[in-house]
Amino acid sequence: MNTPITVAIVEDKELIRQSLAILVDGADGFACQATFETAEAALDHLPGQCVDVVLMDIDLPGMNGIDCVRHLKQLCPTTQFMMCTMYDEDETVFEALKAGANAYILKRSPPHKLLEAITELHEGGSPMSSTIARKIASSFHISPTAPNELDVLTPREREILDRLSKGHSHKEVATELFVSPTTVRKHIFNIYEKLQVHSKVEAVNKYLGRK
Amino acid sequence: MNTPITVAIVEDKELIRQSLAILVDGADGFACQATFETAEAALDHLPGQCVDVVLMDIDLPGMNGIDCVRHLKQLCPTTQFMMCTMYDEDETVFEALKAGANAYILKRSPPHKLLEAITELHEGGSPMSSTIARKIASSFHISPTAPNELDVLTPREREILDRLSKGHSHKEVATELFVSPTTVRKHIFNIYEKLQVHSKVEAVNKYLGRK
DNA sequence: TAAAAAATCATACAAATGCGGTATTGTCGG
DNA sequence: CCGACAATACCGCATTTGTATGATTTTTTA
Repeated sequence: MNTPITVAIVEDKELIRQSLAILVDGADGFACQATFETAEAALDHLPGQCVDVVLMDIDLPGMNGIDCVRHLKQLCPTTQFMMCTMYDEDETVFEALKAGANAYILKRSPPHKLLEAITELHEGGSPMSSTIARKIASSFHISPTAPNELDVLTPREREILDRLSKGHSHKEVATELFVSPTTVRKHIFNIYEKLQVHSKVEAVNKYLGRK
Repeated sequence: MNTPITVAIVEDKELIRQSLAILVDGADGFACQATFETAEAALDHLPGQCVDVVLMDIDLPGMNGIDCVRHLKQLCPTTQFMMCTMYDEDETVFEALKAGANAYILKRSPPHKLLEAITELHEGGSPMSSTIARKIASSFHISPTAPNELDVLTPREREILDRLSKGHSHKEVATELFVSPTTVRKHIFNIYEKLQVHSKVEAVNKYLGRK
């Protein structure tokens, strides 16, 4: 281990922050370079000393950890972010990934797992607990249900729905398809009935497979 | 270990198939219940004896492992599928997940990791090597262009846009946020100006990063 | 070929929406 | 302290949209 992996910790709870710092600093090949109690503090000081890996708590007072990552990722593009949280809630996982985090682990993970994860993350991997990976994997095969729903639509209805999904209005679609606006509206109404929705946005969401 | 985890293996290469079978069968708490050389053979025989976990090679002669999973998942919804492959190619990972697989590991993984992965998969996790997880994580923040556009929005505007994206109307959003409908409309108007759009669907498309 | 489904068009009404202007309040940085 | 900005709110108007009812013509399919 010539050059240790430099780590920063953002965590508001004193006890956890200290524990993590000691764990990281005590291990071979790791160096805890900074700790912060808040997202704001991290945003202030981290850009100057971009570390290799940041352990980021999500539930912080003031700005939350996800928004913090979103900003830091811009300022330190090479830094890797690992979200550390107590719970594996659906929404936050995706939000964190979108924000630029590359790892997502639970605080209850055993210490050696944590260090292993830091190493993997630093080497270009994306360690995450398998329960969290499951959430992500599941988000991919939501499609087997969706296509069935669209099967009930006629080709013409799909054609119209497709244009609606591009943000076109009744009139525009009518012009494009050389039919009367009332016809288009009738089709849209039928689409709504079949998909059990009551607005364009809902219909388009179903069409594009995002619910 | 009262009831062992039942496993089936689909793999065309004799040597690998045998090795896996011996590994699984020899381990405590696992039972290799069947092995198949081809996807077709698996499709013929597996539905009758739905096992807990199927190790599926991707590169099979005839039908490939991904299509095989797609079909089997319909017939055995409770069975978990683990893709085993030599390489971690981009496309196949996503295809496999979409097809219904829940784990994706490399054949070069050490035996004990494989058994561990089978257990995790059976317990509802989604084990995957961290390099593969990285590919998936990356697919979430592929939107480096979109966030810039959304940066011009205020938090409140994003909040409102988020609710619009769920198909809520002016009034509904107003109720949810405890403000007047006219306020919401004003916000929406401002959003449209900033994003240079003229309708909900267009705004939502930009927000969700698909245009 | 007869029945079912799809595509077309019309009329009508209420609600939602898009667009414009104006104004008050609070916060924050310079 | 001031200016910029965000959030709040109102009014008004023209248009779009969601819903309903009804009808005609083509196409598909049983």
